[in-house]
Amino acid sequence: MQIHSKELLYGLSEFYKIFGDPTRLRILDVLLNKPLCVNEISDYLNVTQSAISHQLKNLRSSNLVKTEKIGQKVYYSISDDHIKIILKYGIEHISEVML
Amino acid sequence: MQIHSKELLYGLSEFYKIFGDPTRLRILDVLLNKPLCVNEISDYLNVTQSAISHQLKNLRSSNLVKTEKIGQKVYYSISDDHIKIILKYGIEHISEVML
DNA sequence: TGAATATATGAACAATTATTCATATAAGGG
DNA sequence: CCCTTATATGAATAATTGTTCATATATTCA
Repeated sequence: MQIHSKELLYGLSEFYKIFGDPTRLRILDVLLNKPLCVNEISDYLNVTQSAISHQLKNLRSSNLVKTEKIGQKVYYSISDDHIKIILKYGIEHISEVML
Repeated sequence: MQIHSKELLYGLSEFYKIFGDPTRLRILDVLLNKPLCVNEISDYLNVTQSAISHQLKNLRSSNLVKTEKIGQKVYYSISDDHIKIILKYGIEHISEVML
């Protein structure tokens, strides 16, 4: 398991960067429970619809979340288990460090 | 497994941010093989000693790497398995996305 | 002690980025 | 068809960050 190409290196870097923002982490956190549409996320987190939408775009273009359109609503959810595992171990790591 | 406090949220955010830079990822990558001192890393990666030292400081203050001083050299290594797992799944995720 | 080696640090600059505000697009319901 | 709801987007601003350059600190050895 090694970073063997420039493409992988820059892809990885962009990928992890997406986890490095509190608003995006909060979005991922609420999506761990169940898929939600933009307005629901905005309401839950008390962050403007625009800010959420901008961040969802980032999350989506790095494949951390995926979408499903139902009627006029767009439901967002965590795209796969890699994301959940990375969150899990990050939380574990920080929880230990914080002790 | 949930982000239950502000402290955890900001800690996590800072933590993941550290993975989000190509130079730091390259450092972590070479440290996956074996502990190295600053100059060795600088030589392997062909990056100035100053840049490496600055980045090692970031890696260290977020507990991604730990140090051991031997003589006048300071050996850096990956601090624990959480870091390795997060790298592993990140690489897997990106490798899949890149196909 | 003095020179050489190893590492850290501080200031400065360029580049990136998160949010806000205003507005655009798009789809349903009446 | 209009009106409402849901979402996306673009520009602008403020804040953060990575590297460079110069220099400081610390340790070993002759």
